Amino acid sequence: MMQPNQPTVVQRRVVVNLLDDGFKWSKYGQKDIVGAKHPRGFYRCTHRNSTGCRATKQVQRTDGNPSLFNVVYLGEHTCGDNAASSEQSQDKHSSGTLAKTTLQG
DNA sequence: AGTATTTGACCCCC
DNA sequence: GGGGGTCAAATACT
Repeated sequence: MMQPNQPTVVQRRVVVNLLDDGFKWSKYGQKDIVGAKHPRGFYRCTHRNSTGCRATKQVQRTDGNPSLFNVVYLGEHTCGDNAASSEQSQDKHSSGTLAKTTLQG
């Protein structure tokens, strides 16, 4: 499965960008939010049980722009030197609640 | 075989 | 009671 020619791969590529924007996230749940047009995905740090990173991330599609992903960071990252050490420098300021919009068109 | 991912159910808070 | 959030088990892919 998964042919290297499917458009799904392209979309997945973008999703991975949101999931791997600085840390490693694993999807641990998905719920349909009342009032929202699309379900919300819940992600948690892959090293939550290794580095004690209690940081969680919420990814929800905006109502007006189905191509716009609203990424919200909750909690504090304690694995700032053990998990993904690539682009985290630009997003390590996740202390508390953060709202960020990414993926356009 | 291992890990990551998916769906459902349960729990908590307002 | 409703909504939101988290955990657990099962499944799929590498």
